[in-house]
Amino acid sequence: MRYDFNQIEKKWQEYWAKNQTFKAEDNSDKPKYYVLDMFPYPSGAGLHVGHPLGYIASDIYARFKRHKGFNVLHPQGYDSFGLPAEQYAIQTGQHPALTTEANINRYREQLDQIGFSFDWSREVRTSDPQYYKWTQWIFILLFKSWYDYSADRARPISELEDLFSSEGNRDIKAACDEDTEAFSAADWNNFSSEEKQRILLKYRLTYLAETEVNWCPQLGTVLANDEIVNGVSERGGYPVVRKKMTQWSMRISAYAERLLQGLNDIDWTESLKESQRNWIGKSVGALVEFKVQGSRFKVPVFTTRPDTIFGVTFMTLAPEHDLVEKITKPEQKAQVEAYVEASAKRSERDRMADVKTISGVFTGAYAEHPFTKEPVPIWIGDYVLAGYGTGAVMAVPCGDQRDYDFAGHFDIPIKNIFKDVDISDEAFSGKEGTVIANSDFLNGLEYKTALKKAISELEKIGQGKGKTNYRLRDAVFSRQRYWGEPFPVYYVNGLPQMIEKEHLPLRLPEVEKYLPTETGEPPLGNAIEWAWNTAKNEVVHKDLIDHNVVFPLELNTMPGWAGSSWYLFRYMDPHNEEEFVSEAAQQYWENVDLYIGGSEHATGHLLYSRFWTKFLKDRGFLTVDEPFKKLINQGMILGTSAFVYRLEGENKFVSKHLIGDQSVQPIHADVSLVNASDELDIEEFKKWRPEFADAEFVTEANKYIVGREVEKMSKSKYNVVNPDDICEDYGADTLRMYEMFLGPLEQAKPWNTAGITGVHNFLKKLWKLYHDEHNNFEVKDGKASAESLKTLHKTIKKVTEDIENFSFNTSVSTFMICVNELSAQKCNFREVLEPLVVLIAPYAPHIAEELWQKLGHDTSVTTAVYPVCEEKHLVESNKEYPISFNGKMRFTLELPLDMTPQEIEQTVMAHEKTQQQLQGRTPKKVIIVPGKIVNIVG
RNA sequence: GCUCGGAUGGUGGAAUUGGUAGACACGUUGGACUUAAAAUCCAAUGAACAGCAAUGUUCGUGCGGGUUCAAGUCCCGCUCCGAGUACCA
Repeated sequence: MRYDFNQIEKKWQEYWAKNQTFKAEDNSDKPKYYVLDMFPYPSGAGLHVGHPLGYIASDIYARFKRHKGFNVLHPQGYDSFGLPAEQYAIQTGQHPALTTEANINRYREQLDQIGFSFDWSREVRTSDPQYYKWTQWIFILLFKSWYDYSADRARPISELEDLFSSEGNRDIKAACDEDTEAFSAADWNNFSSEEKQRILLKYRLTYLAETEVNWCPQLGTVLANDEIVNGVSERGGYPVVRKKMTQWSMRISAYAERLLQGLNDIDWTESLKESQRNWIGKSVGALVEFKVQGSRFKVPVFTTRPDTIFGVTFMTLAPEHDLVEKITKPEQKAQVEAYVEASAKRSERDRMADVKTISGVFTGAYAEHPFTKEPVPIWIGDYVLAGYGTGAVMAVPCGDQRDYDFAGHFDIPIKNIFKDVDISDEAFSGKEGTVIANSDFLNGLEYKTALKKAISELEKIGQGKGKTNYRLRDAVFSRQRYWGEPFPVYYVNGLPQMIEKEHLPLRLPEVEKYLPTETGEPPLGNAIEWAWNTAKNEVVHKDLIDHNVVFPLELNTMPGWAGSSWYLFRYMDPHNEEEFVSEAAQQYWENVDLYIGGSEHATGHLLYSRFWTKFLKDRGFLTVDEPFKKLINQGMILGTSAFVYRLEGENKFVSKHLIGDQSVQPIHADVSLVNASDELDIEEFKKWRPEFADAEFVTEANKYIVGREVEKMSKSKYNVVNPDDICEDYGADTLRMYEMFLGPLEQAKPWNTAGITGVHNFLKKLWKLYHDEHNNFEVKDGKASAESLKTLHKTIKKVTEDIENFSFNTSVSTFMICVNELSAQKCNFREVLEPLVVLIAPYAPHIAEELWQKLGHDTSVTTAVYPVCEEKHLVESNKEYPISFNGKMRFTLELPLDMTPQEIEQTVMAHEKTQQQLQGRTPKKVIIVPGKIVNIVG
């Protein structure tokens, strides 16, 4: 029987499904291991060869761990809420649930075909009410929590209410809105219920707040920064304006410090941790208050360099700053208003991208320097961001290049406060060793001392204090979309109320149109059955809203990251109807041991899920502080696009090498129409698109040669390679090994099917090892040669090391070498071939199962014990020493390993080739590293 | 700009603590089998030069320096490419 991969693979995929081979046990004496892939969004395009790369790697690792005696949890599911399905619904009217279902089925088919060892009994979908019930529950828990900085953890909001009624809020160190006003216990107790609710909202970990958003009136929706190109929407090209909207936000900033510190304890790549550190953006400095002259206003600013306070020559406020309109002098008013309006039209990204243009307007107002009492002109400028710090800066042009440029542009004086530093060309931003001058009580002090002194002096006069600032902003949690989790929220007098846990899930209502309503409300505004009856605790018709018993429900939905921030825990206990995960299940599985996915989630998903994990732990629902212990980013697989060249203005295509200096237009051709030698299938190409049916072709040697270019794999570039075809032609085992063979997991690499035959041939050779020339299975009992045992054991050693280092590409090579050697040795002893099956099973599970069965086993190879390398088979008595002269290898010499350096030197020096090389010279020095090298110098 | 990666034959890529650069595979070339093709098997294959040949010499890991008996690997200074991030006070 020849290697019939199609039949073998189908057989074992059915076997695994039927026997639930990969079902993880909930109660086990074995140690646990949790391997997870990043949550896939089931897109309509299906899988291309780039998607499974990480899945194959994690699958190999999961299978390896099973062989090593672990109880492995390796689940899969779908992040099934999302925009594309909604977009499709808007265009076609097809319910997103139907589209999503169809896409999931297609994904599942493709995944099954590759032979992954997923425990499908634990599958979850974020759009399933039984799943999002718990997403809603977590949202409610966040609403009912506040962050206590003294205890450094989240606590129930009821405890905060108790504190308020006994001591007010003055001494409570809590994460809250900037504008929270102080009150006493007596005040609190006198507040109305509504007043209390409003105050509590400033403390809750999820809260309603006015947020500036990119509003696109035509699309009726808010756009993310990257959905805006050149100030207009990417889709449709409609204008976008900055607008304030009331939205749900997550108080992730409360966790900034813990999210930063937690990075030290997890095994992620340095680059990924670095992006999170940058994103959190901690800076230590001071908050300084400047009084506005002739008014009661104060301008607080954040600075990392309070030591340069005597270098302040002006201040700059963000155009959106609240004080702008209050302090602007009448004579400047027109100019300021025009500037504010102009910058409101520019998107945040535009403003930030345009670094070169310096713009700003003087307000006419002056602040007073806290120490010198000198007047400091107040400007506004859009290089100051409203969202960072206090939205205002004290400008020190001698020490900050942006301030320097601004001062230069508007002829504002620049005061040098650095000793022996020339600032005539540019600002000086050095810190260490800098000595301050021209600065009253800071004169002669070095940076660090000056910094402390400045802060303590500011504290003395009550105009400043040390402060740590974070760039990390609270995350907006509302989306004006249909296809997402509904908020379990209704409104009484405009104040949000939570639906009780026992009435969850609050199901997504049916709507007729998936677009925003005519009045600009989110799509849920189209729902008719969308009001909450507080007596019956159920959703009712919205005409019944009486603001007495029946209240309006929230119209926004949750963002994509809601469901994916906690899904790893649901897999531990996916069918639990009482809890999002049981205590026992979570304590057993803890968290994810190995997480594999793309680096595009560096600051989104990976930060949010760390936040939710820490929060759930604070509230006693988890025992772990971090969701993912070890994380690996797989590199992107790129496509190799093919180009045909059409003569300008003609329907005539010229083969690549015949273009010369003719003017041609390169057009993407579908890569499936091109063979491995870059030759185009002209007939198929003509059929591919009607406009090419009558095209003419200028060929070279009767062939049309296409041009090639490596680009991102995408439908529009016609360079997508589908795993289904590969599985059909070569088998899943070949696909799995080839994807690993392409190169290091973490590196981006172009997909090129050319090399796949090498891997396929390898599997055929492997098959042959177990069969005689007539393809009859033949494996002998008895003693294998020492040589074969050595081949086996060095393979065990290398492959084990490779898996542990996630260096899967080199283990494929190692298998090839092993099979080449065993074939040459004509080895077909069970003693060698049986362990080899187990060794290769994680990589090529189907062929391994088949061979394992043929070897006489009646259970799956999945849990067969992984072979252990016995060093005794690897002991060498000789070493082929490279003999170098002045560092250049000239010949090799086989010598016993137990030879002393002296003996080696004698033998080498006596060798005729040595004498030939030396040509009578006497070497100055002979370097001998036993077991490694001999180098003769001179 | 900043941060993090990367650069090795015609191609994808190997090379453990500095110790035989180019493993393995693709491709190419030649050969065997075949009426022929496919499949399969065998051999050669970094470049240049010399030689009928075995072989030998020189050059070679983005560029320029350095350390060392010895550098793809370590140090200093650049160039280019990729990813992330962006006026963060």
